[in-house]
Amino acid sequence: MAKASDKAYDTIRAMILSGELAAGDQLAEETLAERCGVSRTPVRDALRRLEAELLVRRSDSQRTFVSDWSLDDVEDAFELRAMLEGMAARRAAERMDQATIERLRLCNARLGAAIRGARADVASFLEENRLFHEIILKAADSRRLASLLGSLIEQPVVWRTAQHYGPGAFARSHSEHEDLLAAFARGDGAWAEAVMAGHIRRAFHVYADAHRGMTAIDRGAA
Amino acid sequence: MAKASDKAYDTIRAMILSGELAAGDQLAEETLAERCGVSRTPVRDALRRLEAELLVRRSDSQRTFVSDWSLDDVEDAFELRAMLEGMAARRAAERMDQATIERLRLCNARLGAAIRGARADVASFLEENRLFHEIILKAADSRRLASLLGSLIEQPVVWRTAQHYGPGAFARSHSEHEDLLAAFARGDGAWAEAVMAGHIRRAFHVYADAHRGMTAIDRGAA
DNA sequence: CTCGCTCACGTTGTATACAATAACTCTTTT
DNA sequence: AAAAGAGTTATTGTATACAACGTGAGCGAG
Repeated sequence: MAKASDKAYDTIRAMILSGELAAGDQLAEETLAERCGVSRTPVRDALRRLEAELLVRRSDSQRTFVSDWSLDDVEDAFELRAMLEGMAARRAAERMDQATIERLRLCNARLGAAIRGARADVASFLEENRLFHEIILKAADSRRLASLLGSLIEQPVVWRTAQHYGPGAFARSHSEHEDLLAAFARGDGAWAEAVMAGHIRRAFHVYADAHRGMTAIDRGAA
Repeated sequence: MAKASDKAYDTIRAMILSGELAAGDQLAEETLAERCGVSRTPVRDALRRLEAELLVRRSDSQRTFVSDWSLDDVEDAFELRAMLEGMAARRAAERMDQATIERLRLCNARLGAAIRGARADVASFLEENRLFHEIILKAADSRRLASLLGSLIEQPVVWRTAQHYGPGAFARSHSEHEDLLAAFARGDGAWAEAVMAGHIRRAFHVYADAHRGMTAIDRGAA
């Protein structure tokens, strides 16, 4: 694997998501290169990747800035995810085989185990959740769809969302996955699509509620 | 504008689409650099862009190859386009203002003029068609949506499709655009979405029939 | 004859130097 | 004083040299 290029990518991405680089800040390739401990070449590669994910934005003439993520932007991302993952679920349902259903069942069983008990194991939940969606996306068997969704799923956003899940929200995620399994078992694409779209949209509202709470606190503090 | 980088991008893309580089061929950066008359650096940039558009594919260890475009792949692309442009049309309808409607009306009037008469002016048709869709996409006001669609709309595919339009198909495109205008004028997002999705799917079938060497749509539409 | 190992070559990744270009500032003129 | 212009600086684009790495071919042993 390309080492320096990925290092630059991870580092810059982390700096953006942690707020170390604020929205609107200019990103000079040479400065970033120093802070990442690599040369400008891999930094350029990293910036191109981040640009494709819309985490950074290139000005009219090629200077790059940290893009500002309003709630509207996040809502856009979720709306697109709901539509595309819905499509993935439909296609997956139309192509599903027994072995894949079994893998999904196991995966969701582990997810269920992770959230049972007094304190949910959020890390395991996230990992199993990621895997569950990944299996479906692979079963959908469309390179283009996978490519588009790849640039859309911001794991940090997913992470932040899950931080605000209560016990009920975890359980609902689990049971929505079970609904998906039922739809897959019957090869009902329309059902799978509907459940998946709802699944994603619910996640958005958890995020939005948490965001509004944070904003309110921020305003109060200022 | 970055000169060498775009030159490399355009050149390689043209070589792929013209068949000068066959599907499955390996793309060595240095070879391409020579043929484009630039160095490897801009070639690398170009390959990254082409990779994002799925025109090339990177093997397990970083060698790049021309990806093979089966009819299924093209169908995937059209299916995604239908969904995403449908979404764009719905959002546009919900945000439409009078000035934009007027621009669209003018644009479609020019499109209509281009296809009236004995021989359709295909170049003008394509340009006005592109502009029409671009205005809608801009009115949809979603950076992410625009970004995803940008990597999806293969102008050469659109071009090849239009080459197989008969007089009826041209007229049909024009009148579907008129339907969209009616939906926009009433702010009816669901209508706009449905018309747009059908519009794109019809284009796919024209392409698919041409691909199979048939002319069924021409007969049907005329 | 086949399997495996090694060495050479081809290809990509990274660093650095230089060229081009856009932004900024300071000066000058009206 | 405001605006325009030129020179300076900051930043990106490009080329090239070198390093790392995987691949394949050729050779030797079983």
